[in-house]
This record gives sequence, C-alpha cells and structure tokens, in this order.
Amino acid sequence: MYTISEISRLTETTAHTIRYYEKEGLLFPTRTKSGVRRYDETQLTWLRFVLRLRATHMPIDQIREYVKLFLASSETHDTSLERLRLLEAHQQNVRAQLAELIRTEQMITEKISVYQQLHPLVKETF
Amino acid sequence: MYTISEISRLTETTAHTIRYYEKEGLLFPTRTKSGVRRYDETQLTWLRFVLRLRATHMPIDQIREYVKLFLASSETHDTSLERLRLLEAHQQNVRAQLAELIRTEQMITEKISVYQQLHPLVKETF
DNA sequence: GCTTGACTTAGAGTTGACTCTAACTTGTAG
DNA sequence: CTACAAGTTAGAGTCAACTCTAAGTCAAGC
Repeated sequence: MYTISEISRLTETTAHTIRYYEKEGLLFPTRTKSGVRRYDETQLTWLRFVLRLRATHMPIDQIREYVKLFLASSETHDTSLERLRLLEAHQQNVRAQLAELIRTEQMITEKISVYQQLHPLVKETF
Repeated sequence: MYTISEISRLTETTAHTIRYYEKEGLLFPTRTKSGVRRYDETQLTWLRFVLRLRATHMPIDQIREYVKLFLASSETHDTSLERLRLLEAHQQNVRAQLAELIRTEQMITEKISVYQQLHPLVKETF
C-alpha cells in the first residue's frame, strides 16, 4: 500500500493533482483510521491509465463517466457495453489527433527545410 | 481581399477568435479607411498555419514570439535562425505528442479487446 | 514529551484560451 | 433615405484543469 507521496513520485504527478482527481471522482484510495490515503496496485494502475487518457485530452468529465459506469455495474445491470462505447469514442478522438499531428509534422518539416535552404534570393513569408 | 466573416468561414474559426489572435499579436490585417479589417492571401495562409500550430498545442506566446522575430528581421539583424529554432522545438513537441498518442492508442485498443472478449470468468478492473 | 515532516481539509487563486456583451458605426440593397 | 446586416471597440465573463494557501492533525525519532 502506497501513501500519496509515493504515488506522486511513482506517477510524476503532484499530490495536489492526485487529491484533485479524487475530488473529481476518478480515484478511490482507502483510508487509515486517522484518515490518511492509502493506494493499492489497482489504484496505481488505474491512475496511470487516467494519466494516459488525460495526456491525450480526454476530459475529466468523460473519465468520471467511465468510472461511474464501472461502479454502477452489477449482475442486474451490466454497463460494460457503455464503457466500451466511451473507449471507442476516445479512440476515434485519439486517431483524429494523430492525423492532425502527422499533417502538422509534415508542414513544420517543410517549413524547416525552407529555412535551411534560405538565401537572399528566397522571399520570406511568415 | 477578404473580410473577417469570409476569413471566419474559410478557416472555420469565429470572428471573435480571429480578432483575439490579432490582439495577441498573431495577425496583421490591413484596414479600410473606416477601420474595417481586410485580409489578403498571405494573412489567410498564415492564419491556417497558426491554426495548425494551435491544434498541436503550441502556446500563443510562442507563436507571438515567432511573429515578433519575423517582423524584427532586417538586413543588419537576421532572425531566421531563431525562428528555425522555435520551429524545431515545436517539431520535437509534436513528435513527443505523437509517441504518447500511439502508446495510448495501443492501450485503448487492448482495453477494447478485453471488453469485447468479456465473459463471467474474466475479472473486471476499471 | 517535543520537534519535525508528512499528512489532512475547504476553499481561493491562477492560467490559457477563448467567448461574449454592449454600445456604437458603417456599408449596401431596395 | 432607410432599414438592417455586418462591422467596430474595450473590457468582462467563462471554462477546464489545475495549483496553492492556511490552518490544522498525526506519526516517528530523539
């Protein structure tokens, strides 16, 4: 079981942010008698997943929605299909971002090659 | 020469945002006698470039820096090398984003395949 | 027992990038 | 000439995601 400072170090995320994610309903550490947060491997793995989703600009609202569905799942009401749909939606999003990045990478590479070839005969634009 | 509403339509950006970019020092339309903005092809092309940089999360500060260098360039003080450095820095950034997106895309794809194979024997995690 | 450092909370503050409002002026079709 | 659509401004407001503050509690080593 990890303390918040251990989790902070392991994920390179400030303790402030980790508490903020908990307040936003993304994390559920257990607590010691005196109220100190304790994180297990499952929570650590999940936080790492969350950080990946965030790094690819999935809004906190949507991550919370995913968590809510997970927690709401039961034998009488299975939410795995809805969770799958959320993941698929974000996957589409990630692919769109990839396409934009690839196009922009090419554009910058071209621009850089213009700069590298630059001499007085070449008229500059922005 | 285009009006702001034409530029807005052509770039799918609100006129509000276009004026905001001007206030931030990214755009320099000419003006009619009465003060109405007019954009030429160069400005349109440059705005499209800016939008690409923004879509790949280049901060407005840095784009402004690039513009300032361009405008400051003269025969006695050439800034093209500094502009090249800015572009290269963003290129590194774009490549880092690409790497993160690719890793996350794989992670989501794996997660999705877990959901698709899901049956009562598989223990769910988040 | 005391100090020190890590933890706790509610809530305020910051940042970046828009996004909008209100009051006003200008261009153009009928 | 008039209506009205489209333009102008300074500055206020919004939003997401942190980021920090202050005041306090608790656990471990001397």
